[in-house]
Amino acid sequence: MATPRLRTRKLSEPTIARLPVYQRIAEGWLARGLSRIDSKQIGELAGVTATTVRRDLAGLGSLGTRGAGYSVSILSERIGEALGHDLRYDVVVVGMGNLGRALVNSANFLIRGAQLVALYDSDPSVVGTEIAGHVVKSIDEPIVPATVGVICVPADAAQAVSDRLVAADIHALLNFAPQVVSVPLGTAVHYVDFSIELQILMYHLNNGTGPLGGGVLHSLGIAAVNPARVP
Amino acid sequence: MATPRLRTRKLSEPTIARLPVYQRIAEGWLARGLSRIDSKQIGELAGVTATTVRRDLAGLGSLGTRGAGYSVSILSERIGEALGHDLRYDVVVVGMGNLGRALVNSANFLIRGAQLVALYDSDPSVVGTEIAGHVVKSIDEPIVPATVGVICVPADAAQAVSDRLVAADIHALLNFAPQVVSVPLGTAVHYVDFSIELQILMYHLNNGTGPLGGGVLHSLGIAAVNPARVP
DNA sequence: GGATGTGAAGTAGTTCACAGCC
DNA sequence: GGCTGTGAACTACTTCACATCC
Repeated sequence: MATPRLRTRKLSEPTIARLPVYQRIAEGWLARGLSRIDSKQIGELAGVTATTVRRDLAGLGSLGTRGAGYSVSILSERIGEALGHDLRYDVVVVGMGNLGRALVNSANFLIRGAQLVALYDSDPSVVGTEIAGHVVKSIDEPIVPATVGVICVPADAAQAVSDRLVAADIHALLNFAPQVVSVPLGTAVHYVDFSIELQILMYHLNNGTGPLGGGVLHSLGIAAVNPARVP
Repeated sequence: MATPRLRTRKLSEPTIARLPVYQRIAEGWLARGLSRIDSKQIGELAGVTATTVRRDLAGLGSLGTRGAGYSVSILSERIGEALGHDLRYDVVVVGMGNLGRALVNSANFLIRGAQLVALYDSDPSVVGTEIAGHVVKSIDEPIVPATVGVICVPADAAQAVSDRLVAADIHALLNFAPQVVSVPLGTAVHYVDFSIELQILMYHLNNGTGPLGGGVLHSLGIAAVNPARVP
């Protein structure tokens, strides 16, 4: 295996999930022309405590200024480096139904180094059409080399697609199908399941639990419960 | 505040995120005609240890059989009860772009008690059209009463939509816009951000970290790294 | 003065190891 | 025999409190 890039000290799992959120917040302030932010403000927007924010950011090195908070541009940049945004990687998407189309047409999906290289579908009426600048290939054609495979097919086809992607030497899968798939050791599968999101949200609503009295802080689903209105 | 429904002992945050995954696995086995599963098998598919599975499930009461594992039908049912699937709730979706359409047309989004009651958009050419059996209303019309509001609009419109939903007394938001929004105390916001998913997946790939040697276990994004091939 | 960065303390979650039961 | 369910040990994460520096 190639030496993993040592970008920073090792970051904890919860920290990694929060960093992209802090970055989003920093970008939002930058877009509104604000130049500095402090840990308390980030915490309120992200739904975590100011101490947690400082600890997370301290893991990236000393990027704040005592007494004056953080520069939003430096913050955004340093988080980007820590998460490896400067690395380029290729993405293939399988399944050009509503969701697949929504993803590849979304301005927000393919950013930060992600590059779309091919689209696949099994429907003959879709194969050959052009979507987001790519001619859709048949799933029976060879899978082009890529780093990440995105699965947007119905549940009953997810395992077969997963197998094909793994066979094509793709070892990072983002699975939008409501189906748990089996992959060999060494392949990472990340699941995104909308109905699970709804379920978690409803659980907290029904039980009135969660940090900060009603909110949810959850992984990629971060929930801010009482963000102060930003200036 | 009304008494929260005491369905079980309180479940921990990580447990709540994993239960829907176990349920998915149980349903998959049920669909294939298998009737029993053990904690080791669930763990391999979900990307967690067998002990974690047993602890999570023990929180729902004694639903396994010593020496013989769990009945997949009982498992699915009990998890459903614990998460409150028998409760009905109403959902409104704002933003009928690619993603909004994908969601409301997805078989998998609205299940387990979720009921779509209204769709909104700001584009005059979309307002009045029918999508998924609902006539799209203008965002300027009053928001109908609902429990959950789903935000599928561009980032720059997310805060305004959030404000409108909160003003309409909706206190649970599922936000697909790549934008952190401010809400009053007592409102839960759950974020789903595709590019953040990709970022987290890439971080683990670049660093070779994660449980079980390369995999990712993450919240709703659970990642199974080495699930054994199921029978 | 004011906010960061960090040892120390506290809390929560996971894993171990095994008793209990089918 | 085999797998669940759980006290006990361990690990990880968060929060407190404050020294540090701009």
